[in-house]
Amino acid sequence: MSASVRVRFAPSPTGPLHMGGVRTALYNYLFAKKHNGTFILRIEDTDQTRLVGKAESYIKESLEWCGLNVDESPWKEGEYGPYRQSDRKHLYRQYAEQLIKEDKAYYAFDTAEELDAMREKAKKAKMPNWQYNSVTRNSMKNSLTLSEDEVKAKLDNNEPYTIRLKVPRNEEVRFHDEIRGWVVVNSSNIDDKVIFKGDGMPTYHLANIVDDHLMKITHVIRGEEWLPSAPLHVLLYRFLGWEDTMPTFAHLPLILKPDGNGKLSKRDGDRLGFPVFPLQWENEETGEVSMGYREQGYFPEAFINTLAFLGWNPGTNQEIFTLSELVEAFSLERVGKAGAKFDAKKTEWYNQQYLRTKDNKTLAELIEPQLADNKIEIDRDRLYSIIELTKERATFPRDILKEAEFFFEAPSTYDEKTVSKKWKENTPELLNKVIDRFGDTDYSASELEVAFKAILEDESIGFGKLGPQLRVALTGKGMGPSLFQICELLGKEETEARIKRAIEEIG
RNA sequence: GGUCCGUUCGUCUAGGGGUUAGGACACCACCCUUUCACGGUGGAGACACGGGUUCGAUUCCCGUACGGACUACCA
Repeated sequence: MSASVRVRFAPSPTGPLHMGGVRTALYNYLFAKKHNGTFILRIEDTDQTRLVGKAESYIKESLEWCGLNVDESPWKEGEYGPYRQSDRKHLYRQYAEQLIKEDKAYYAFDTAEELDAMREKAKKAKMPNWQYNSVTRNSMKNSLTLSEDEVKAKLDNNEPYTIRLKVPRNEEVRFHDEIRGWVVVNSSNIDDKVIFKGDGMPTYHLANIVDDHLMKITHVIRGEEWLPSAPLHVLLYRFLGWEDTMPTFAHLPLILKPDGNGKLSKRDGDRLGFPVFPLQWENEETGEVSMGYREQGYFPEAFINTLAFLGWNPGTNQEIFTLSELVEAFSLERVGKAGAKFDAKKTEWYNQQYLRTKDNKTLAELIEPQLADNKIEIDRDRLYSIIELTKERATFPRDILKEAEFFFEAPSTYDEKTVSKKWKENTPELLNKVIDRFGDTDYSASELEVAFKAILEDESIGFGKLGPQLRVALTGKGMGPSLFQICELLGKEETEARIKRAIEEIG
């Protein structure tokens, strides 16, 4: 690669960034870093009607949470700014006009209503796909059909207009996609796309070509939904005279719904109970809240790892990758072509894997808010011990607290199944022996275990006659971590109190 | 409807003209454990279909089917 790699992630701030968008950002980031290149964030806000105020900061915060550091952005201007298309408005018109001068584009005066009517009419005539193109443009109101004077008069009169690309007829447009190979389309199948809107803003098509060119973008890595318009973009590069510096294209496979078919959407998350957004999002109009990976207790590493493997793989058996390992391993060659159904279960598995690598202190900090919510005050070292004991059975930080709740509060109910199956007439008597014997120890897990085994031997009974009973008395549950470590952490006083209480309650 | 893209276990995928088609998640069994989880071992489970090309196709080519994206003065 001769010129230094420059890639951009170019979301439109119309709502929260979808996880598919985050994956696109991730692949752009990985590709840039892999080649010591530059990762750029450009805000594509040419549609002023769909703007959502919070969306831009949401994008920023999402990328930050994921650890995808941006080299150039609206908040970190490089030498190719501005990085927000609305701030670049003044740049676009000249290119549209240049195309008109060169007979590669034209003014179109048809109103939206007229266009709708035309489409409606065509539909009734069994032409479901009416297009403004090389054949239909001759019967529309534009600078090709109107006289020069008429056009000038309309322009002088400030009549609204759009600028459309004059797409040639029957010309082969081809480009090489890094993921899909050669893609060939006949220009007769491309319509005369609006490149400049009535409101004075360019459409995405013009803006992205102009910006990519001006910003010296070398690779356009984006979702497959852009594949159909890629030939149009190639045409635009050609018409603008920039074809020899045109970026390389790579169209990523889509992320599909877990069940059924189709693109993963916001609704699927609500329906199937997993987040589709990196961060929680509240729709200000409806008040509707969509959950976020962050708020659900996912680690950004797990989220990123999952996303990386949706469409890409390293070709080895390694499944766990840190961001920098991903940078090292990433290549567009190993990106697949087919859409990938999202599997929430695998994301949970990744989260569990990452949770287990966290030290107790980190985990403690993560559950601090929950502790506060439940008004639990606890000594640091004791908390670390509890975390150590329970983190193996947790997928999310919040699971730790749930697994360990009996440490903070004595059980108020006792697992019915364990009681009915295991609690016998002589159980209270045996448990009293436990109190006695345990009292002779220093209450360390190892000594407690020795003492417990001694009781079993004296009474000639197996662990199953006393272990589960002690557990249910202490924790109210039929399962959980090591009994003796629980006793050690509970301490003599609490252990004895709970046993006595259970004997009283259960009988 | 049109254009474009795609198709290996349930899911993510590796592989590639001759393989016992490999791994991961999920699932099942067993082992470990007082129990749950973790861990370990093992199991079930896939090349969409039809034609070519070839000594030989899951792999290459062409069709078919199925799926998807796009089809706005949205991105």
